Amino acid sequence: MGIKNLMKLIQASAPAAVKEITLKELLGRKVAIDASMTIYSFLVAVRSSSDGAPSANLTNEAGEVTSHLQGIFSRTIRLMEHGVRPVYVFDGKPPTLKSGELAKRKEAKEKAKIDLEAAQARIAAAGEDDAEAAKEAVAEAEKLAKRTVHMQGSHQEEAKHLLRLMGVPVVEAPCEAEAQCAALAKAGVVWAAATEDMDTLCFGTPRLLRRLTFSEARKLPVWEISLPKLLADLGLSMDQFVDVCILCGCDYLEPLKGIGPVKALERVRKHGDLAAVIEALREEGKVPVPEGYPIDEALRLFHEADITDPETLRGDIKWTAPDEAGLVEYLVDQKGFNADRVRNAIERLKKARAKGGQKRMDSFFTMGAKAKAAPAAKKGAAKPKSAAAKPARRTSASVKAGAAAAAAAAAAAASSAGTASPVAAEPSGAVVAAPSTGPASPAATPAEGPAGRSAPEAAATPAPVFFAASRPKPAASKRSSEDMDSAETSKAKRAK
DNA sequence: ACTCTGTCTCCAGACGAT
DNA sequence: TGAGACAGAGT
DNA sequence: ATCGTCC
Repeated sequence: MGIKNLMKLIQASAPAAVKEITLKELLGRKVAIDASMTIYSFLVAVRSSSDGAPSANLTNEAGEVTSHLQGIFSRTIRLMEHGVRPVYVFDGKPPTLKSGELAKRKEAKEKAKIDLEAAQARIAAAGEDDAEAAKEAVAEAEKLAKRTVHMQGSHQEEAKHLLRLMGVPVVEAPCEAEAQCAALAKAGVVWAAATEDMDTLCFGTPRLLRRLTFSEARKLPVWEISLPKLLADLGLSMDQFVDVCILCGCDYLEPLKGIGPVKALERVRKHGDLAAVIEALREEGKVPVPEGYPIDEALRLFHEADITDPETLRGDIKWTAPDEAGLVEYLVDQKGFNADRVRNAIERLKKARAKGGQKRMDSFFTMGAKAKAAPAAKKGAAKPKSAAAKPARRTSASVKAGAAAAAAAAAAAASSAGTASPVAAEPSGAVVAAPSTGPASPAATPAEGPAGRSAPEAAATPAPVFFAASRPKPAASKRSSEDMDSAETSKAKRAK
């Protein structure tokens, strides 16, 4: 998922765009989190094993899975104890261009399921006499079981319910959660998007946080990736950056053989935009480009992603007091959680809420400064930026010399939105001018027109051809060629 | 020499007691 | 799924 | 720091 090798490219060509940050820098900050991905990772990771058997998810007495609830509950509290204010963003319907990718995952998952059954059969067959074989089979079943994890609508609904009881805001995106997260960050409704999915940069989040999971200090540090800085260091406009990402390979479009991150960057710099790159490749004939390769569609998905206007959500994004009785009823009575632990956690949550609610120190400063010296300075800073940004946008057509201007614009954006300064009049100060992305605000779609986008599965158009839904397997390899091609992604949609 | 591809392997949470 | 390490092929 | 437990 995401953009192939994008992190590698960044580390090689724009390392300064990535910064390690400390938890202090997150105090009081609102961050948008992709809920599906989070839930999925808990379903995979939170398991317990009972002697000999492959591990399984945590469940209550009725056999309902609770791993995701356990995970969300404790992580959210922990985040808030560090003063972070999380907003969980849930997926809506995946775009049809993605159906190829989704079909692929589904297929891989089904294969894993078959292998899993085989492994389970072997466990049974090995029985007591052959402890070695049994152990091996269990280990294999273990791996396969994780690949067959699939998230269900019910998991999402349960997570939403839990979060609402906790007083933590939930956003339901019309389509891709990543796009919504980015839109929220771009609009200044939240300070950053926290996700492992690099796609979010393509959707225009000015800040991306990676590895925001901390189990205290023992884990890896949090990374902050700054989009303006990234654009400046790569010398690309926002549109060109998206072009590069599409060439590298994204969820919407199969990458071209022979084009990796290096060549993608090189080509876009040389030709100016994606269409020109494709045209050149076709002329050269070296790299085969499929007929009807749907770059326009892919571009549209990034530039005009289906999202709910962040401004309409701003007012609803609030952290309220937890519903204590509701939490106990839900977690303890319904899901079988330990009552003491839950009560204890609720206490932590209440304290944590106060912490995140405090205003950041530096926002006092900024606001104070604004109040006094502001009007003039503010205008001064803001004006030139947008002026500089203008010419750089609308790249699509030609623009070659545009690159330089774009870089300048990006640099300007970087210095104002930048990671350098603690910045961010977070509370309501919007801030962060979205880097010179395409046309103004992406089409705000009426959140969920009950009538509007109804046609539920009807839209399940046949997958475009660009993902060989079933890629013929070279019968070659030996041993476990079967499970080589893994399954499932962190973002299993409900699918079916 | 550089870039890309394919293969392989390990990994994926958080807490609390010790 | 991913991400890192490595070998190997194509340029 | 490691390891068993959470449900």
